[in-house]
Amino acid sequence: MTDLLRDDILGGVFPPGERLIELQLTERYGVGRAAIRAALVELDAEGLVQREANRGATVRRITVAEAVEITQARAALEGLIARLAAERASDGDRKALRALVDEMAAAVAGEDTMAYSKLNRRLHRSLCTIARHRVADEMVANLRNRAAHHQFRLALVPGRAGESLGQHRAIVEAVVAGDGPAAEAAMRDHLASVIEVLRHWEAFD
Amino acid sequence: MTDLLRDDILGGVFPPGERLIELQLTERYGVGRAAIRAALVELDAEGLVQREANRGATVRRITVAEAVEITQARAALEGLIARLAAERASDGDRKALRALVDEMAAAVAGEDTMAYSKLNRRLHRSLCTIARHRVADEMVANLRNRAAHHQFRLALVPGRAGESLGQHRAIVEAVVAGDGPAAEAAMRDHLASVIEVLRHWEAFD
DNA sequence: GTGGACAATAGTGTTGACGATCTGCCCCGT
DNA sequence: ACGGGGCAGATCGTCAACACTATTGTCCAC
Repeated sequence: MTDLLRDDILGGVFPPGERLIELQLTERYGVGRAAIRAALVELDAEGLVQREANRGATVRRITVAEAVEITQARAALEGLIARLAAERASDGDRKALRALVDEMAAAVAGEDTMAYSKLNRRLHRSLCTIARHRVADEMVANLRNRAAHHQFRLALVPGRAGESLGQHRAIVEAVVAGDGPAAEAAMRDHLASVIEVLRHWEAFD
Repeated sequence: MTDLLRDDILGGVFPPGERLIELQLTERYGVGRAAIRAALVELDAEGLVQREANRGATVRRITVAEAVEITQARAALEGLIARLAAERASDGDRKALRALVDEMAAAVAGEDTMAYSKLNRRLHRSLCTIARHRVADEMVANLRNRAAHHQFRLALVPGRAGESLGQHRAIVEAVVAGDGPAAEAAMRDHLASVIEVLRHWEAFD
């Protein structure tokens, strides 16, 4: 149940700020109110929804300032992940990572931002898997979810994919080379540039 | 409700592995099962309890390997926090931090491990407050809770407090000097040494 | 003595109803 | 016209009862 609701929130079915009324959700998903409540409590703990006593739950609105914080935390954790990935990647992993970057380059060349965005996510997730660090992996996945909307906007910035591609290539090269510290630095650089763009928006909304 | 149960788990009322039976908890806290269930769902999301379908909840057991992972994640996030704290500390903050280190030194001199452990926690929490980074703050607090038992064991290692004191002093000095990178490095060193001790245990249990 | 079916038990999962609380609106007095 | 009190609707929080599942212990055949 929780997964369904989470996917619908992330998929934009329930936009930020939308009220999540238990009774309505019971109809939509065909389950009892107890199940809905449990899901809401869980998603509240995840930071995806906000619950106020006797006032119900809403889809959490993430301000740009908060997205910056989230990305900073991601930089710290994904830096660790990149370092570990560099230390622990198998030959198969290396090959797969290189193939992914090539695909990304193709997406940039074809100006297919949608495909690039998907590959982007896949690369970050691959690194999480390779690093075999459950705790950081879970936390990063959560952080990514929380900032999902802003991340989406980011992909639409013209020229962004090209810039991002170079950074991703740097990360993968360091991981493939087995250079932990370099991988960590590259990952931090990458997310610092994401923060740069976010900060640029902060002035507007 | 959730807070009560969490405190009892952290306080050792319910040791790791203990079954948390809903009906018993309703008696203990004098609330309905619904409230207990909500609390269990929340603590499950926090990683403090484990729930299996139709089999109930237990206090989560944290292996030493997991404690290492948790501490690694803390190193990454508290590194960020230390850096921000160095950049954002006010004069009052600096004074308070120095006073805290002095108190810690006194506790070490007086071989009062209990007091030292408390001051230790207070120092880390102070840095979290000074850094004004909600996202990282929350995550670190959660990570600390999850590894609380191991953290407690750590304090009892003979000579540990002395070693730890020097590291804490280095952190505070960097923060007071406003040197972000140095603060981050010092914090990472500190937690790396914690990991060292944990790894040493890993062989035994 | 051992393995398998079966009943008893403990505990969770679900449902429906009821009371508490908040929100928006209308009415009324000024 | 305007502001405060109170009413009604909507929604959450809680509770008790029932249904379901997993586990444990027992009995019997072999």
